[in-house]
Parts: sequence; C-alpha cells; structure tokens
Amino acid sequence: MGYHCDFCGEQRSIVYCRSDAASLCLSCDRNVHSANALSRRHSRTLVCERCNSQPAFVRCIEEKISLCQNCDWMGHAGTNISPAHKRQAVHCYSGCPSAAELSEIWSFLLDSPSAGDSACEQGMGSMSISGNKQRDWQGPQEKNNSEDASFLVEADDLLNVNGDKTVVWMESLTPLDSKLQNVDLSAGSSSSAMHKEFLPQEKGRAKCEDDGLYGAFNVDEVDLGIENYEELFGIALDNPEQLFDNEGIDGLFGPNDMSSSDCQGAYPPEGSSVGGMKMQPACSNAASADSVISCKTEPNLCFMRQAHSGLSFSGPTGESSAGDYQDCGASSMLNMGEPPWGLPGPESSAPPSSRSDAVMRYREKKKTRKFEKRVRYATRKARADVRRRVKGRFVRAGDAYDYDPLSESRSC
DNA sequence: CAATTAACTCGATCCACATGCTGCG
DNA sequence: ATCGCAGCATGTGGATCGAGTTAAT
Repeated sequence: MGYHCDFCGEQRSIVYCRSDAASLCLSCDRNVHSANALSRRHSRTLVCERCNSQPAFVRCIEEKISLCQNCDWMGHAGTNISPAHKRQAVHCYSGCPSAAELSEIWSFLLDSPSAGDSACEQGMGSMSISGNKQRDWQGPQEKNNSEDASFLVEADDLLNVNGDKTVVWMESLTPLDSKLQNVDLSAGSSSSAMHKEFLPQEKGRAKCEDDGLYGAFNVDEVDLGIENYEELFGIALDNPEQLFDNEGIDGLFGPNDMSSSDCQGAYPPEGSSVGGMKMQPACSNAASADSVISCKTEPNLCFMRQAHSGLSFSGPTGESSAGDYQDCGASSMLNMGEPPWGLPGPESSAPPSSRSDAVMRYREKKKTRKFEKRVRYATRKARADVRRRVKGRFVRAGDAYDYDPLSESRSC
C-alpha cells in the first residue's frame, strides 16, 4: 500500500476504506463510494500519514499528522520524544459527505500539509454536493433505520435535544481536554482507566446521560460471557454456533482482525439505538471467537452518531496493544442494522435465500482476508529477504544453498 | 448413515546471524 | 548523567511437517 490513491494511482491517498482495503484520494473516495448503496456503507477514515497503509487513529495536533495506532505508539508512547503531544481522535464516516462536511468532521484536514496539496484540494473541491446533500450521502439503510421508529428516535427529535446538529456529531471531535490528550498510549496500557479516560464515547455517554437518553442502555462492565451474548443481542439464535463460529464473529465484527485486547466493546442488541445513536463496535479486528467471548469488557462502545446528517462516526479503538492490528473502522454491517447472515427476528424480513447468500459472502470474505504480518525491524527483514536458504532454513554464509532470494538461483 | 480415504488447510518449527537491548564499568 | 563495551535475546522468511478439517467414496 503506497502513497498514492489505489484507485486512480495519481492523487495522494487521503482516506482509507477498510471494506475495500484501499487508500483513496478524496475524489476517488467519493466516486467509488457513491456508486451504490452498499459501497456507501463502507466505513472510512483518514489514512495514516506516516505508514500510509493503516487507517488513522489519532491526529497529532503538534505534528499536524494523522497516525495509525502503531505509528502513534511508535512516535509518542514508544519514545520519549513526544509523549506529551496533544492528540485528537480521528473518526470514521460513511456515506458521501461533501467537502464542507468533511472539513467539519476533520477540521484539521485543510490545514494538513498532505491534504493541502493541489491534488487533494482539487479532490475536495470536486466533492461538491447537490441540493439534497442528505440524500446524497446518507445510505438507504441509514435512511431506513432513521425511518424505523421502533429502533431509532427520530433524528429531528435528537436534534431538538441538542439544539444544533453540529453539536450532536461534532462534540466528540473537539480536542480532548489536556488530561485526556496526554493519555498514556504505551503498549499494554489496557487498563480500564485508560479506556475510560481516552475514549470519547465516554464523553458522549455523559452527554447522553445529560440528555436523558442514555439511561436506557448502560453496559458498564458487561461481562461478555457466552450467556450474555443472547441478552446483549436480544436474539434467539436458531443455532448458537452461528454466533460463536468464526464465521459469525467475522460477520458481526467485520472483515478484519480483532485481537482479544481489542474486543473491549460490548455490543448492544441488533439495531438498537440510544437516542438515535447506533452502537457500533469500536474495533473490528479479527478475532477468534474465543477471544471475543471471553473478554471482560470495558464500556468501550463506539457510538454511531447518526443524526440528521446520517453521517456516522466511530471513535478510536480502545485497542491496548500496539502490536495488534488496529481498526478504527467498525463493522459497517453492524451499523447497517442487519446481521450478515440474516438473523431471525421481527426486524429481519430477509428471505432464506438472502441469508445463505450472506453466509456465502462472508465465507468468501473470510477466504480472501489477509492477515498481514507486522514487521518490527525492517533491517532484520531486509537481511532475511536476502539470506540464502536450504529448504527454507537459513544457512551459514558460504555454505551450499538451494535458494537465493536475490538471484533465485540454486548453488546445488 | 457410518466408516474410510484423500485432499486440503493451517499453525508450529527450524535455520543463521545482524540487530536491538540490557547491564556493567 | 553520559558514554562505550560486552554479552545475550530477538526476529526475520521459506520450506517442511503434522494435526485437524473437509469432501468424496
């Protein structure tokens, strides 16, 4: 994955789409994700400006750079150089927001050196939105959800509570207060204190409580034991293995990895919402079902703020291990309010065929999923890449070898 | 329907050695 | 507090093996 847009190959990549596993410039992002209703659901975020290969997780205000969790850790918590840098959560979005809306989401975007180049400005400029912008960038599913009074409080009601729609979905975008900004992100800092302090959803929760909206759903310290899943999801599985089978977990949490340390999220009942805010797992790293099942959770929920705009955000992951693959993009599936395999339930009117189709899609997705190996020391990798081998094993310098990565030749 | 076999998948293991890390003076 | 040094631990990729799973008979 490189510096340039995976689609056009010309512009600099700005956003990362997990569903497509692609880095895109803003122009292509809009083109690609406005193609159809499904692609509109893809959850995107900024691409890490350091490694250019991972979705950004935080924005370093001091350095004016968006970083994935690993780069953030390497650059901040992992060193003594700049642990005190103020950082701001980078949120995901879905749909097809306009340039203006994106700039509201990521106020720093236009100030960014990377985003400030002509190409990107051009990209943003091209993202003009027509009169009915809401329709333009709110996926049908979101609209359906919004229209479903049984699941979502009417968005306007929510707006009335807050008075200003901007407040609704921008509140968590404001820089964390100094105390929170300097949170220790060092590896292994998976303490509950960290999660509770750092995650903006806590802040959001507080606000919801203020609004009297949150009370309906309190998942503090939920133990995601097996028995709790049914409660949490409010569903009766016709086959419990659906849920605990990897397939099911994959479907629930999206196409990516979820390490046990990541799966701090508690997952509300399918399609549930709190005052118009849909819950979304803050992380969707791939996971063994076991790790998900066994993890004691912090209230690391990611609030999908689907206010009037229909734009959805998710907060940063509560991922604790820098070595894990990060994913701030939550499962768009969960967001869509429909389980991938079409769970039975009153809200699910999908025919049996679509259920099997969904299962097939997830099997395919699972097959093609790549578990990228993290290389900690590039120098060692470089050496290993050129080291001669015998049957895959390294050989002493000068010894006979049967494989030379450099020349692809055999000495014997 | 159960048992057997083949095909397939996937994780663990091995190797050498430069590099990174730690402790000590 | 800082620097240099020595010694140890680590990690890197490709091939292979074995256990487990799936499909076919």
